[in-house]
Amino acid sequence: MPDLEEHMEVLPGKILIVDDEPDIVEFISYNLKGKGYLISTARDGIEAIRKAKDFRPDLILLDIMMPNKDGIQTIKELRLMPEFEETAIIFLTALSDEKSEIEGLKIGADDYIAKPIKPELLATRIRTALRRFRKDDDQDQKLTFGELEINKTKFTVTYKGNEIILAKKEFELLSLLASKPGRVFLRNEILQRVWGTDVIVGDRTIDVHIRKIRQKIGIDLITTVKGVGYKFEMV
Amino acid sequence: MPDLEEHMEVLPGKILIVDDEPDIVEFISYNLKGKGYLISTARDGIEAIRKAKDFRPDLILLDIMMPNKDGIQTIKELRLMPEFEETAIIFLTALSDEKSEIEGLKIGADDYIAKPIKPELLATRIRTALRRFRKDDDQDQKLTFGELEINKTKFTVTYKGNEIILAKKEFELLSLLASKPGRVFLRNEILQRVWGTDVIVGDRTIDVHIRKIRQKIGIDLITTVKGVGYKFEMV
DNA sequence: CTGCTGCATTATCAAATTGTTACCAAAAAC
DNA sequence: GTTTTTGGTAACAATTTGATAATGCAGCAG
Repeated sequence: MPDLEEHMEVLPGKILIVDDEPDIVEFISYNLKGKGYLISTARDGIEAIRKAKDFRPDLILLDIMMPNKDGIQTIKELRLMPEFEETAIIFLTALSDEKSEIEGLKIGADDYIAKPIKPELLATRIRTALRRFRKDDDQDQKLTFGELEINKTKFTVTYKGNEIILAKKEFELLSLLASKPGRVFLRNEILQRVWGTDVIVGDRTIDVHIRKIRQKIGIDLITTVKGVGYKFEMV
Repeated sequence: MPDLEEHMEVLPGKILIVDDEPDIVEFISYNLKGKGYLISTARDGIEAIRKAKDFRPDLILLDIMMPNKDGIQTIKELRLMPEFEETAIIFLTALSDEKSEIEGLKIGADDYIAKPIKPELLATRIRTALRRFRKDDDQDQKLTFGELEINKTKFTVTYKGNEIILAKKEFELLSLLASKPGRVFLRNEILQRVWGTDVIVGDRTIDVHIRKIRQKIGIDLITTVKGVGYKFEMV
């Protein structure tokens, strides 16, 4: 298995794993412990609620099919309690279990993962779920790259302490590219995500905006991938 | 209808709709845009392949009966190209069209939906299909061989830590060969999978690209099998 | 209402890069 | 030794992007 440790940011979290199959619990538990999470486990819905109360997990991995109290019922009860209103819950489901999935989302699961479980996928989803709940705190949402800061709340960009005034489209474009540094965004995708799906604009529009951004910031943070798109990259 | 909107933004996806009837395209398109998907459309198989190449959809809704190039033929060609090996494809079929359905599934469709299309059913199937193929949006898609790394998300190749800039075709060609290390790709096959079936290029074109790749990387990762084709191999 | 002002878009052309072909030499196959 | 196939090189064609300026438009002050 590839070693992904280096990518782990330091945001540990407490995770409660609920499944009636000991093998699965053990498997997931082993995997997540290795990534620095604190783990607690439960066999069924009743135990899950009891443990959740004093473990206070940040996230719960919840099997749907369980004895005693199934996942659907469990999540309903959890969501009723204020202390679990903001707890991330991810369902574990068998592939065929489509009806339950929909039911689960309606009720308040944040995501679900199909069995058999792939560790990498699991890790990614967990990170995503945890992150989603953390950033609710109404602080400024900002992206920082060394000397560059993009503040999405204030709508400003500063580079080496100087504030740079970007027009709306320029700002949105830069924000998009910077949201996934290194990743190449296809021109087409940029169009849809910045301009919207219904707007039709000419070919050169993106270029011109890119050029203005480059010019205003001064250094080239945006790399052209000819025939493909653009990507944001600190040098 | 239950309101699931809040969950949709978390699972964005790019969908290509292919049908020769504008009304159907419009109808589906309208429905899916409302759910937060990015949409592109095509009228026939040829356009579909072209658009797919630069839109890189996560899922393709493909009508079977179309002028120019029908759905069966289209899916065959798409599945040949490495970048669409893992793309979800759902057939749109007329109710009576049972033979095509079976054919389609055999060839590599993931699901099919009978016309007339019911939005709710469509939405559910799409979610299911996307989930099955869902790539880690946070994790780069990459191929690694010792000191060589091909990063499809960033569109970069690094060898011993140095970034090597490959042009689009070079990158695609290398990606194809590297997707199955050791396996020999026939020249013909390479043409079809990198250039597509409709493009006609001369005999020497492949050679030249191979040569450029070898030159840029520095060492010979690509082995010539004379009279047959090429294969990728770490020494 | 009129005339600013700044932004978004388009048009146009130049420049750079990429993709393809032609041609011949070298290598391998027969 | 002859034929076939591929490599090397350079030229050419095609595509893509950059630069610049101009247009149109919305908001706004007077």
